[in-house]
Order: sequence, then C-alpha cells, then structure tokens
Amino acid sequence: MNELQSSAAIDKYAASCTNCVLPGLCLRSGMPPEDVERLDRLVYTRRNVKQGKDLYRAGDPFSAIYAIRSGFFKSELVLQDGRSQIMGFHMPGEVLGMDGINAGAFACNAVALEDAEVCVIPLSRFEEISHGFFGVAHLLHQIMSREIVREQRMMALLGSNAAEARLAAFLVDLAERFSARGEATSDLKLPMIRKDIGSFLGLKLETVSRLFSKLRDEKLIEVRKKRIRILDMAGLKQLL
Amino acid sequence: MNELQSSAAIDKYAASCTNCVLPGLCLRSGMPPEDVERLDRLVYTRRNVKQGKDLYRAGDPFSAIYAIRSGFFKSELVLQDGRSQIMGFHMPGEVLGMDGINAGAFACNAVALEDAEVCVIPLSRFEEISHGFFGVAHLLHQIMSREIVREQRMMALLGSNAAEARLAAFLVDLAERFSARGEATSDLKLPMIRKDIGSFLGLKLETVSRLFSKLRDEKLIEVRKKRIRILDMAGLKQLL
DNA sequence: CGAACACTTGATGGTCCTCAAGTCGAGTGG
DNA sequence: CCACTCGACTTGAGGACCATCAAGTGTTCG
Repeated sequence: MNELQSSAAIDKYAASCTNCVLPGLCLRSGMPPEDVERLDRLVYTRRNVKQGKDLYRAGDPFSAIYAIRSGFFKSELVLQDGRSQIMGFHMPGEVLGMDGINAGAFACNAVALEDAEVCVIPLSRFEEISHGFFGVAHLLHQIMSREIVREQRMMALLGSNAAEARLAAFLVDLAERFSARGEATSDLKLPMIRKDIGSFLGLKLETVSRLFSKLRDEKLIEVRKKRIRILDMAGLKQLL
Repeated sequence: MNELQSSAAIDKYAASCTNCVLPGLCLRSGMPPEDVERLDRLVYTRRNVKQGKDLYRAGDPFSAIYAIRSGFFKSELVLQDGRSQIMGFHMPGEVLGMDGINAGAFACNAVALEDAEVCVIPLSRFEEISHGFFGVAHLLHQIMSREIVREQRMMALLGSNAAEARLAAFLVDLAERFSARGEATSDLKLPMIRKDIGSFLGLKLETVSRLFSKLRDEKLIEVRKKRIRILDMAGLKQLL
C-alpha cells in the first residue's frame, strides 16, 4: 500500500544509500562506491511504522525486503492455536523479510517495538537488477546465509538446557550487535517486554524476571526496568 | 580434494541433472527443461561419502554447495567446550552447505548417517553462472529462504515446552518429507541414533526413549529399533 | 565370543512452570 | 492534580516434568 503513495511523497521519502547515516551496515556493507550508487536505484521509498504496528503480517504477499533505518522490530510466528512465538529481534542496519522469498508470502509478523523507519526494496526490482549486478547478488546471498547462521546459533542456544545461560547469551548477543553499530555496549535499552524475551528464549516471563534478579544478585548486571547495564561481560560469557 | 580426482573419474561420476532420478526435487524442482540443461553445466562431479564420514567440517573453506542424491546426513555444530549440537537431518533431494556463504567457511559439520552420494556444485561456477542465468538465481534464493523458514519452524518447536509434542512434530516432519519424495509416509527408517534425536530436540536420549515408549503405549506408533511405524497420524498431529 | 555401543526402564532430585499476590509506572479522565 | 485503571514487572509457594544416575537387555562388529 505504501507503494501507492503520491509521487510527492515518494520524493519526500526517497532513499539515498549513498548518504545513509548507517555506518557501513545494512545492505551496502563493504560495497564499492559505484555499487552503492546502483543500490540506490533499487530503493524506491522509505516507510514509517508506528510503535506496535506491523511492517507486514504472515501471509501478506512477499513484495519487498526491508532494511531497518531506525527502531527495533520483533518477528513473531503465530501458531494454529493462536499462541505466538517470537522468532527474533531486529535492530537498525539489519534486514527483514528474507523468510518470504520461499513461499512468496511472509512467514512471520514483523512488529515495530518503537516508532521505526525502514528502506523498502521492492522484489520486482531487486531480482531483476541483481541479475545484471554481481555485487548485489553476492551480498544478498551473504545476508541470507547470515540469517541461516544466526538461526542455527539460536537453535543451539534453545537446545542447551540452562535457562540462565540462555538469558546471558541473549544479553551478550544484544551487546555485540549494539557494539557493531558503534553504540554503548554496556548500557542496553531493551524495548521488548519480558514476555517476548521469554517466548524468544523458550522461558516463561516469571522465569525471565527471576533470572534478571539472579544475574543482578551475582553482580553481573544492573536492572532498571528496560534498562540493563552489563557490569561483568566476562562473567556473563562464562555462563555459556 | 575430490575436485582433484582424475578426468576419468570425473567422467564416471559426471552428473546429469537432466537424467536425475530424483523426482522433481533437488535444485531443479519446477525448472523449465532448458534451464535444467544449463544447470548441468554447474555440476561437475558427484561424490561418495561413507557412513560416519563427513562431507565437510566446520571451518572448511566454503567451496561448493551439495545436493543430496542418496543417503541421510546430519549437520552438527561443535561448541567451544566440545559438546556438539545437532542442527538438522537432511535427506535426498535436499541441499547442504548454505550456511557457508556468509563467512566463506562452513559453520557446521555435515556427517553421512549412511553411505551417501551428493552432487557437487562448485562455488566458483555457481555465482558466476547464476549471474547470467535468471532461473538459477531465483531458485537459489528460494532454497535459502526455505532453509530460513525451516529453521524458524524448528526454533518455534524448541521454544514450545512439551517434550512429547517435540518428538511428535519430529516424526510428522519426517513423514511429510518422505511423502514429498513419494516414499512411504507411515513406515519410517530413522538412520540417526536416539542421542542425536535428543540433541536435535533439546532432550536427553533417555527422554527420547521414554517418549517413544509413551507414544507406543498410546497406540500412536510402533517402535522397532530404528524402524518407526506411524499408526495414527491424526493423533500425532493433535499433540502439537 | 567379548567388547563396545544402542537402547530401555527404574528411582530420585533439580529446574522451571503454574498459580497467586502485590508493587510500580504510564496513561486517562474527572 | 489526583484517583483510577491497566499493563509490566517482581517475588513467593508448590508441583510437574525432565535430567541425572544406575542397571540391565539387545545388537553389531572385529
């Protein structure tokens, strides 16, 4: 529906990868400048998503992938019985929507945890252009493969049975992803609620809360609602 | 190292997607005939892997992806402390090695559970050819996306806390994959040991054994060692 | 035939879930 | 501004489920 906006609006939100504020992340990471310029041609528009609204829902036809410019997202899988399972949290510089390529429809809901902005990369353009555009094709493969590896690590985490280790791994992972974006690595703002953390880690929200308290008692972190401060990163990593 | 074999051996094992026995699966699923012929040019050789041997190991340079012609594989992630986590089981018609694209090295060990044969699709060729070969590029994207979705479903399974449901889902998934290959859907030969099933599902081998016995007592399956017969598929699905 | 491995089954204990009560903070309307 | 409400979070008590430890059977292979 956003593709239907007026051309004035398109101009207003016209994206420019060349001038993108994201520091060498997103789709253009490691790209030579001439490729970044060509990448510009793939990106028609940006799109704003209000907190709590979704970027896409499971079953929506797969029409684009999205690069996050600002704001956190969660992706959730809704099961037949109505319960939902959090599949991951996504921060600026990361790419959303790769799960839609297979069936031609998105497999998850992508919900904004804060007011957010994304770059829209329409499907129609991207396979067409990457066809004659070697850098993009390889980059796309890398991003998809990274997604596969990320999920493999997550499966390994869920398979390991220590709840405390899972939460520690969750915090370490977030800290490293913040750090890769040049942000503070010890002072984390977690925009997601305890229930979603629990769903992601295969735990109940009460367990998550108890474990935060436990890590606090062990002097590994400080907890103030959604602000988590890491006091002893080495100690956290030792729990894995 | 297999790429170094004599040209006679190469001829002997020369693959032909056109004549492949796999019924519309593997890489060529849904491809127009002229594309299948072009696909032939990507596939240099086949390679045999003896039971218990590995096709590749974590850290090996990513030099090819592999389409399984015969035999089961498991992929395992070895953690720092030496314990290993099973990431998945793979049957003929499926593709192995997608996790290597990202870092340029494989992330998992791929181990043959039976004597097996794979088609080797060298990296050097495939990105080069898919560059000027639209059908392959799209197909590759689909296969990678399918892998992402498969792992998402697996994560959802591990997040749900019912051990019996996990094992039931495992059996249903296997039955459906056999069925997609035109094989018997109720009489399954599981080439993997209980310990690996447990690792995959986040359970201990004793629990897996107990759950097989429980499903047997509930008249949902018959258990004879590695042969599992599904007596009540609807009943199994109801456990999810 | 012996040894190593795969598997099954039992007893016990720990971890995490369930149910429940209560605090804190944000947002709303009187 | 305060009372109210609602959602997010914390903490406690009890119990279910699965892991652990252990013993024993069956199978494979040199």
